[in-house]
Amino acid sequence: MAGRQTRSDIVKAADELFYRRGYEPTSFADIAEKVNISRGNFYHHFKVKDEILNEVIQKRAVDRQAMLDAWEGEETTPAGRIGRFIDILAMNCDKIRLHGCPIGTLTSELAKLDHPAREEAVALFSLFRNWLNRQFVEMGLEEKADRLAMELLARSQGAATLYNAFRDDDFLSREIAAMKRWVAGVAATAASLTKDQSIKDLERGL
Amino acid sequence: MAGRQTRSDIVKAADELFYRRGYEPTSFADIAEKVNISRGNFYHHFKVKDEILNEVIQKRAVDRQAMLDAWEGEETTPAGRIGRFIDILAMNCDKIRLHGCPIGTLTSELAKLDHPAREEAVALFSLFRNWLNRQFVEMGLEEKADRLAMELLARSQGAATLYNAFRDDDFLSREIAAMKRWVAGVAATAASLTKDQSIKDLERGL
DNA sequence: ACGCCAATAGGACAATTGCCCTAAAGGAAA
DNA sequence: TTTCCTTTAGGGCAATTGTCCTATTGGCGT
Repeated sequence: MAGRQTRSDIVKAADELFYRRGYEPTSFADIAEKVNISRGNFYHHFKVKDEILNEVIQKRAVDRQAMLDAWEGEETTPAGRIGRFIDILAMNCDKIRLHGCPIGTLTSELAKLDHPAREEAVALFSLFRNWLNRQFVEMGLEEKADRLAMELLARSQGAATLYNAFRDDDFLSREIAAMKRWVAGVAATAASLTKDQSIKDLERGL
Repeated sequence: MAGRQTRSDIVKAADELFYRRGYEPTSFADIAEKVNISRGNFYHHFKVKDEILNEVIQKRAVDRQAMLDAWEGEETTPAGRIGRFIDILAMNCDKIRLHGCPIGTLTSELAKLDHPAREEAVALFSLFRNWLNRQFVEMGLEEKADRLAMELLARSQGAATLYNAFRDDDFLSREIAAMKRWVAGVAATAASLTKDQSIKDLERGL
């Protein structure tokens, strides 16, 4: 049963290496060396490279989902939860500086390779997209929620890409601050909208 | 002297392949096959792979600069010129859908590879950054110009990344429209600011 | 016509790639 | 202890990688 441990060690090491160097440039040998096992042992757990990629993507999905779930317990308002999403950029800035966004860069690479797992990688984006969507819905912005989610997702991607390129801390801080102001603004208009709606509801005798 | 032609053929083919598949996954053989020359001939023109990369980056810089210069002649206002920049997304949407932004994805890849040419790739970003900067300065927004340039650059990068992931035409259209509205807003406030300034100048007797 | 160098071809190099095989070790169930 | 299957090791496969070498061709200047 120690095999399970080895298997998850492999996935963990591959996850890190795929992030730092990219999927294609990372070889079996690189991963095996990092986990300190033989290539033969490696092959016993994963017959083809694509298998590892799928497992890595699945692991990333689980990790991200756990993070989102945790925020749900720690923050009481949708705006607060969205704030946590924006904070990812600040909390992981050292890694983003060197290797970019783990989801964005993987998706781009797989798109170029025309790799079948591309859609699974996009699903990682969808995780955040749908989660953000729900936060905006909870604000009372059902009809705009998905568009707002995509807008914020895009902005954070842009910030990550340019921070990775220019490595300018001031730029990143400004983008984070701007996104937070944007969320506050959205939340404020949402609040006034629902207030208007409840007034209208009252007038209509609901 | 036909060698010059061959050399530029190589660079052109490499440019395309580096964009479509990425730098690392593209081999000498791939390029040579595309240009229809032997590996020996290839080696005569480029001793190491990095050399081609540098030349490709330089070619991209020249191409982009030519494009920017052309806009300068075709559009009379800074806002109009910035509009042309935003239009890149619409004009190249088929390629972006499949391979992302040529500059953003190359920069990300080279960052992961810790490649010395990374900074040259970032210079491609700087080309646009400085050009946008100049447009905003021309609007009369000297002090904010670089920040506005970075903001727009980031937004277009985010749009490209998410369009490449989700391939949602509506999203791209919305982002383009939003960016254009944003530019119009910036231009409007700039105009009112300079008006205020000229009034103040008048009052001060300038 | 001759000489010279750029241009091209094609083969070969060691190293590395993803992948596969066989054999030994380990550990739980009988 | 014996049995059996999982886990591990390590060698080896053909194919591909970037790089290099030598030999032939081709065109321009003299």
